[in-house]
Amino acid sequence: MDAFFVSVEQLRRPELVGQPVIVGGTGSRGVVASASYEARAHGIGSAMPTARARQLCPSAVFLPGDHRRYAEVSQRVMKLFREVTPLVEPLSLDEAFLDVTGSRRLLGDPLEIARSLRQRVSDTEGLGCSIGVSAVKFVAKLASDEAKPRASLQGTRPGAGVFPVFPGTEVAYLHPLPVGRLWGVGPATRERLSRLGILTIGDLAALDRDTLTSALGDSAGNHLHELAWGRDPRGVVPDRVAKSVGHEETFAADIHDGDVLDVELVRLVDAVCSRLRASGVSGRSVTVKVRFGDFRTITRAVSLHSRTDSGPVVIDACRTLLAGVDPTQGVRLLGVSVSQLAPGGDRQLSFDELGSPSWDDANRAVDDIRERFGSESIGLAVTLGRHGLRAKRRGDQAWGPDDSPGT
DNA sequence: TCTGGGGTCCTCAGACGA
DNA sequence: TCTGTCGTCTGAGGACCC
Repeated sequence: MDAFFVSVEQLRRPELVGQPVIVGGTGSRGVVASASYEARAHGIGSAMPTARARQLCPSAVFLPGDHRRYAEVSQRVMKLFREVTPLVEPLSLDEAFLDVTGSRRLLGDPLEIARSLRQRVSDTEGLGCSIGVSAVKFVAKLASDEAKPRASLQGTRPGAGVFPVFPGTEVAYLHPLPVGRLWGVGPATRERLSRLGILTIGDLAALDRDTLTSALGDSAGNHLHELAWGRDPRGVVPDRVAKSVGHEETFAADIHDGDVLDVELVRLVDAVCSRLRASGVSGRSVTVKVRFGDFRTITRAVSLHSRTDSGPVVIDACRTLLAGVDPTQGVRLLGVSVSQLAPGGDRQLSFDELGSPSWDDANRAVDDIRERFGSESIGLAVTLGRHGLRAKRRGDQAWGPDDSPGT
């Protein structure tokens, strides 16, 4: 989807069409999640600190974003995709891979399917999307970027909408591109490759495989070498199962007080466990992440004896992990995640849980009340006063904290 | 410029058991 | 009993993606 979050906002507020619009964290620690092409012409891009974006384009309209709304629209768009093929692999709210091999007899060749799907998304949702067509998964992804509109201060040039890379032409398409366009080559790998004189995908393809693996490790080296020759055996995988569930939050001001940090911890765990139960899974590994004021980041993890989706069990584990962390130097971010997930029904109860008043019953009651009356209707008493009763939900603070006090 | 949040995957080191 | 080796597991951290 093209500038997805911004486009959804522009549907609600048509007066914003043609304006530089930025969706993201509006506080001083926020970042840009999505920028209109008019804003991109000023050099603004996603993940850029909002403060920097304000400097580059003070006249832009800054919006806090509405993650729930974007998720709803995304679901409807994915439904349109599934009308074309059941083999849809969502990559994020606004991107997906579609395997249309089985749809060709009914709907035409992949190019025709792409064009009609693009029209369908536009007619039904009023949103623009760009589609890359290729027999190779990651080439289709690169080609979709090619199909997108281009921003400049002279105006936005519409994209082709659909960009095909026909079978047999993948290598010719790939080799002139900068190596950073390859999936898996970020700033760190690009820097390492540039020290070897590798600037384009073609340079990388020409490099001896052993040299590459000794520079990047066996896994990454072999993988990137294959990609550089247009070989990507990965298929489209619908219904991917999550491997971890977590929440993390950057605070508007660093926290120096252990008691205050503990309240935040309880709130995050409550949210994570609530999501685990909603998804019907439980996990065995608990990880706490702490980022200090100087941006130094540590993680501490522990494996439990049995899987759990229970807040008190996860809180205990987190408190043990945090016991060795000194918050007085200032904590900027706190995160909690649970991994080693499996469907929740068959977990074993620990001795601590056996015979005690059932936390399962209490959890279920809390979940039911939130389901019926909303996420702010009930919560843990310890979080009262700082955040009300609210259990953090996915997207509550998607792109950085507000600057309001007490958060 | 001063760096979010939700994830996945990989590497490396240390512990541990056979 | 001690030592070395190997495979596996776990934890920490880094890189990457949107």
